[in-house]
Amino acid sequence: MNFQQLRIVRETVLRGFNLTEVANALFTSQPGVSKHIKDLEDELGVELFVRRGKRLLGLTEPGKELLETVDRILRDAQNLRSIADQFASREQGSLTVATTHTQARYALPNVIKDFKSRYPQVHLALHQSSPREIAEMLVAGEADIGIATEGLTSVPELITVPCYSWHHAVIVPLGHPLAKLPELSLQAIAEYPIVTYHEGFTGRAHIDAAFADAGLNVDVVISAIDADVIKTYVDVGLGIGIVASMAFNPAKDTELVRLGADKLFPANTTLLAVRRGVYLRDYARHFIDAVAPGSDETLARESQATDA
Amino acid sequence: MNFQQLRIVRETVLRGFNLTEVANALFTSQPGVSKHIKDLEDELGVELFVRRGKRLLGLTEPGKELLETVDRILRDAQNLRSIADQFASREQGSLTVATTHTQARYALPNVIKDFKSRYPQVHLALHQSSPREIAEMLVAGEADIGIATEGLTSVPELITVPCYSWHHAVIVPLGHPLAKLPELSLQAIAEYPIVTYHEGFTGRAHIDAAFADAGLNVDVVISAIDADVIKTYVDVGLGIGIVASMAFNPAKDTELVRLGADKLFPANTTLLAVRRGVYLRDYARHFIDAVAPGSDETLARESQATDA
DNA sequence: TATCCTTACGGAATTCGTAAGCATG
DNA sequence: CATGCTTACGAATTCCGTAAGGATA
Repeated sequence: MNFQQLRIVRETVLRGFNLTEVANALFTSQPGVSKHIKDLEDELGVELFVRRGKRLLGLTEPGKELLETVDRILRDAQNLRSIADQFASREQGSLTVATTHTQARYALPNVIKDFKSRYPQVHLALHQSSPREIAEMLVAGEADIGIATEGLTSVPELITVPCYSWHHAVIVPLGHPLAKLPELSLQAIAEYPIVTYHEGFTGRAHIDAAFADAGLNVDVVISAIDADVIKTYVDVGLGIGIVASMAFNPAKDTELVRLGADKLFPANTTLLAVRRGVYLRDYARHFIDAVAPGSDETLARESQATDA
Repeated sequence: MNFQQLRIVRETVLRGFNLTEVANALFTSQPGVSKHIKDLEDELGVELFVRRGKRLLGLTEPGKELLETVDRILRDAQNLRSIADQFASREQGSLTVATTHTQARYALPNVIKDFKSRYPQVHLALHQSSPREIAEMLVAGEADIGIATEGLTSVPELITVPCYSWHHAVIVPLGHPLAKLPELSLQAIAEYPIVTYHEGFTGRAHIDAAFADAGLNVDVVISAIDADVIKTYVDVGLGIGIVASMAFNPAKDTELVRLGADKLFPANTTLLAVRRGVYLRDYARHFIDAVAPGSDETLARESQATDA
């Protein structure tokens, strides 16, 4: 048994059981891949893959069982390298953060600025993606840290910690009738066409839930991924906007008015996630601590459980 | 990085940093061991071992950090083999149970008899040891299952589940004055010299605690490892015995009388332990279920945490 | 001086890549 | 007949063991 064999097994599953692709992905020859699989199967005494003739179709039962452990071994091997790097050069390396528009644009700039000056040697990469893609990147090991409000808690491979809570706000053009009301209500909002986030983004589920609970039907005329798009369409008069309140900048959004809606929609909690069982370097922990203070012990405790 | 290098690192720590011994233990040459360590250190870019001149003295800080992960990788590699064996031949293999005299003699015979007839192909080995040795065997991977009343909960590498509860009983020779009392008391017992278990065995701590709580000093004239020795000395009149109540067999111990002492000494709970993170084969799970019914979900849940 | 580690080197074993052959859709 | 896997074989690499040399208690 050797690491190359295990890498090949993992890659074979990842690439849909096409050994030619596996060989390319691992920069080796296809016959070599074939032989490694055969050797490992011989050594373990069980077939890992279901075959029809010469084609591989999927994992056998033992293959499925074994895969989890294979994954963990390879992840741990990577952890060894990370730990060593950590000691070899504590302040050098790279950190990939995957996050959504909202966080990247409104919550993270300060953190990132501080981090850059504290760790000038660390190559920090910020990937803007959808919550689903963020989760996928974390699981695949393509990102170290994920930050989003949605879609992270349902993935068992991830550990999440809360960063901060925030509310939605309603934004309307200057002089809009809603701005003149003594107190905003869901009923009043529901009278107007609404411009807000797409499903699965930035607390949209909470918005829908609030209206549904109140028995109101709303007309969402535009569902966007980010607040900049929303603000643009509110500005041109397509409807009123519901955005994360930190997306409104009084100094810049001079054509719009923000109306607080803390009591109308439930609070949202932005989460930070890392993959279970991956080693976090010092600077990654510091980044996390800057975004989600006091989460260290949670991560230390839970990351023990390295299984998916 | 390869498995042999990791094995060598682990063995080096285990053998007290003597590479010659390591080479012997792994059936290879000492220069090969030396080179493997050097190669791994070069690849990782950190020194794993503290050296004075050419001698190895211990682990460096990075070495300590890395060791945990190295251990887990090697344990997982072993798990791969176990899982494969499991599928290759579900009802064949071996199972090593480490336990104390009391359990081996009085609690386990029926379980073992059933197991043997259910899994004739499994080579079952029973190791009688002290609680401390049982824990060591489990941690070192020399035993699959440990069963004892003491000394298992304090080892973080082990997961324990309760098997059953029992009480101590007092045993006296036929016609002994204690047997004539309407009700037994600690005060009455303390009048006589006592023959019981050694410290760290079979609930001795509970016995001491009961007397201490009652403010009584007792004269333990013999402290033995097992009840057979205790019964022998009670029989020859050296004192009265305090043993696990299941160690008294009315049919065979005809020269002795058992006096219930359920209310005098706190109950004892015999525990079953396995090492965290090791894969348990079907028949091992069945054995555990026979000894500690309903413990399956505890094991399944906790064995996720593979770290020490 | 005995123990223990490192370096050096030749041979064995493993791994790898190319080429050719066969099965599948 | 194009894609995909296996077998075969020579080359390259890695791994291992012996021998020799240097350091430490």
